[in-house]
Amino acid sequence: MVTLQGVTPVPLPFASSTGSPASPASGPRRRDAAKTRQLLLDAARRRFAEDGYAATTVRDIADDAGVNVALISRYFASKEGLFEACLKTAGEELRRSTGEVGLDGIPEAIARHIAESSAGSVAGQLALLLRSSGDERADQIRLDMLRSSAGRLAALAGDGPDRLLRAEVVLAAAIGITLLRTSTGIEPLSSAGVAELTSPLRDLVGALLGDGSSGAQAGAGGHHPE
Amino acid sequence: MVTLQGVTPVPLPFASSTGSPASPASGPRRRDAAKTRQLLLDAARRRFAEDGYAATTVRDIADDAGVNVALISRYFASKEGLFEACLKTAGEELRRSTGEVGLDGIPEAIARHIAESSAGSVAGQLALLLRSSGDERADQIRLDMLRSSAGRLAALAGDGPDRLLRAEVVLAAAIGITLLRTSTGIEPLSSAGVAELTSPLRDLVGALLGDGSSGAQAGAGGHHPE
DNA sequence: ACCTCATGTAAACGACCGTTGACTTATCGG
DNA sequence: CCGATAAGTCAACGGTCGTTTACATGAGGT
Repeated sequence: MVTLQGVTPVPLPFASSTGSPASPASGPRRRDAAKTRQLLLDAARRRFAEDGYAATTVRDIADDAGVNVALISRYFASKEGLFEACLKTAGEELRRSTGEVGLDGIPEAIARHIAESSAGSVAGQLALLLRSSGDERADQIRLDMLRSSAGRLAALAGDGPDRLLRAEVVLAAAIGITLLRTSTGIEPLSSAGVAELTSPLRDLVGALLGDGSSGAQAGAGGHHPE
Repeated sequence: MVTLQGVTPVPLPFASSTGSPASPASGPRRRDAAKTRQLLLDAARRRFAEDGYAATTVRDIADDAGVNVALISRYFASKEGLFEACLKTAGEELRRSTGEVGLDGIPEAIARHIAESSAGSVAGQLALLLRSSGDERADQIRLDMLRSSAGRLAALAGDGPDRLLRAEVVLAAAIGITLLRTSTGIEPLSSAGVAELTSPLRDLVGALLGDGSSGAQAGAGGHHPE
């Protein structure tokens, strides 16, 4: 057996090391509660987003993560606790990725989110927003996330007394597209890439939130800053 | 309230039982397989649309319908069979209600569907489109319904090579709004009536499917990229 | 009336679910 | 090196699920 030494000199309670490479050739996995926690979170978020809360079993999640089922109860107290943790981390990522762009960048940011949520492995934050667990706390977290996202969208739209309603329609469209892609596979929507999605989304956002001055033209919006 | 009458999916032994259709104080209910079937279908469609397939139990449906659980297996063979039957009837209603309007009428038709699906008791056809059961046949029915709806929408939009994609985006928006309303209750979207919904939907449909002449009066440049 | 069968009822079955407790094993401070 | 403790494993538990089976009963044809 090969044992690596000199790693993790300080025992961190939990360092969300999402950025760390997958390290597929780790072989005999060392005992690492933080890593196990993260593996469970990633697997759970994907399952919950794709199949919904009720259709997902804790054994599914544990198998995907490659850990024992009982560890879900240990680290997250319950399936509901795991779902709440998923919502929180998804909310953070969502806020981080959409908090820096202006109205002109929104369409492409949404398109990128949608496209990556299908192709990528994690993502699916948007789909999570529509997945209900029946738990009161989880539903409250979910509603807070939705309100926050809608509020930020509405803040970018200048005029109109119903700009919050319109922002929620934009949000609903984004979520609807994501769910339609992940759970039905209808074409050509499901295979559309960022470029193909950006065009209709630009029209959609422009028509709902644009005040006419922001101009729906962009084209050279440039690359997303990551 | 819902008027369930004139349903004859199976050869009725006697059609004269409609003399007193749904009198609530009818006391001992007469044995009527057709009526029982319809009660189950209505209850199931509502439950499936609101809570999703996996979160709905056959005992829930049977209790809502006021009939015995075993009758689900008798009349629909299984929970999956009941779900498929729900999809079929929902598809018929959806087609009937949107098959007579032109592009100009689409926004209000969608708004009406959405608003009634929240206030009314049945409806929810749109939400059903996003509920997956994991069953192959059901998913196929669902996909066919989606394709048909998207195709009819796209046929109303004249130009553009991506008009099918744009039609699917409109469909996704409508479904997303419905689910956001029924499963999160976010405001002001959830309480918006037909009138309030029609306005943003007109902009949305106009921007995605309109060719510029359909009266996109949003003030913003209604010109579409060519 | 009586037989027959469709309709509805009640109870149970096997399977799977989320969760728990006792047990094993690796890791580390002393 | 050696207990102490965290990290992980295993098997089982009560409960609920969808479904089936056996039974009761209303209703129409002859």
